[in-house]
Amino acid sequence: MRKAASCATADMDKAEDRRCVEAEPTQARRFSQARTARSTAILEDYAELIADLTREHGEARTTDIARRLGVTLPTANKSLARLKREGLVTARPYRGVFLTEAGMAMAERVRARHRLVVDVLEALGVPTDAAETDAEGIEHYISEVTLKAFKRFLCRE
Amino acid sequence: MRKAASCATADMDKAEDRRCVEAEPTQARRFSQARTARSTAILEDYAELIADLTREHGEARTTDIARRLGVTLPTANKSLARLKREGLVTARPYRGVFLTEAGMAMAERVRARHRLVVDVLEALGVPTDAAETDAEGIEHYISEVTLKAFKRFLCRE
DNA sequence: ACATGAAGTTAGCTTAGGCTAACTTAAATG
DNA sequence: CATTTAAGTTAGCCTAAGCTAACTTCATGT
Ligand SMILES: [Mn+2]
Ligand SMILES: [Mn+2]
Ligand SMILES: [Mn+2]
Ligand SMILES: [Mn+2]
Repeated sequence: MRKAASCATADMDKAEDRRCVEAEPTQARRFSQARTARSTAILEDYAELIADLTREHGEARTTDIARRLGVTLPTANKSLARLKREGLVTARPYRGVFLTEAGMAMAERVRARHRLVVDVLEALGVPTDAAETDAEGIEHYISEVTLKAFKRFLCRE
Repeated sequence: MRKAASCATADMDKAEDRRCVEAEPTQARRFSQARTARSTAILEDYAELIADLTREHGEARTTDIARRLGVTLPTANKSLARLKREGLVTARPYRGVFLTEAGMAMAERVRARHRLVVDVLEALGVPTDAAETDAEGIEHYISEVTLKAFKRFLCRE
């Protein structure tokens, strides 16, 4: 067996030891939360994109979704199957894809976060294109608290 | 076949049509970049964590890595296999895990970004715990340009 | 009306990252 | 030194998300 592997190697005091032991579950919770966010990121991107396409073209076709995402048609098709399964969209074969109530709600939330993240990045001096690109990843990891802070920051600035 | 699916549905002018057609590859590139970042996010977390553990305990054991990440031992083991394969770590069986030069370089980069993201979030009014949690996801999607902007922002603030 | 080509679907492969169960190895402790 | 227990490994399962190839269905233009 191995030497209890807390923080202390030899000369560290109990206080630091306790601090490290406390840190473990905290950090685990943070990583775990990031993993959860990662697992819904794609759903969010699809929901947002379907809303955009519907707004722009009056409908969201699988081909257009795939082209905008930069993936192949079968990939989009399979991901859309997941969105259906999770009750975010409906689709009649060979017709467009439609957001359900839940899907629209998600799209709205995501769209708002997307805009907010881009605005904050730009306010911080990030050029538009980089802001849009980075926001595409960042947007999925913004908690409510952070969202609020972003809003306050943009107001008072 | 279907009606060319650009932007224009009927009454939109050529200008808007062109704008949308241009938007497609741009947006595809953005999504694609986010996918790339997503695929290295885990490598980055492992590298950063191994560096932290080594600093704190003098070594990074697989068990400690797993516990801190909140995953099972076999999961950490398998992910570490990927890090080995990609030349980021070495490991002698039943001994600790060690960062290679490349691994240390990655850990340094990631650590710097992590701190910077947390600092920016806090400067924006996000409470510490939320800042740490959100940063754990956000950090993997920060481009060089954004990094620079963050640094400038923190300086002049 | 029908030929053709785009859109959509299906099947099947790959990699990644989770998990449990079962086993092996190493190390502390009686 | 033998036992016990923690650490590590291996095998095997699952889901998600990417791909290509091959097939089917639509719808348009001649
Ligand atoms: Mn996104
Ligand atoms: Mn977005
Ligand atoms: Mn992270
Ligand atoms: Mn980190």
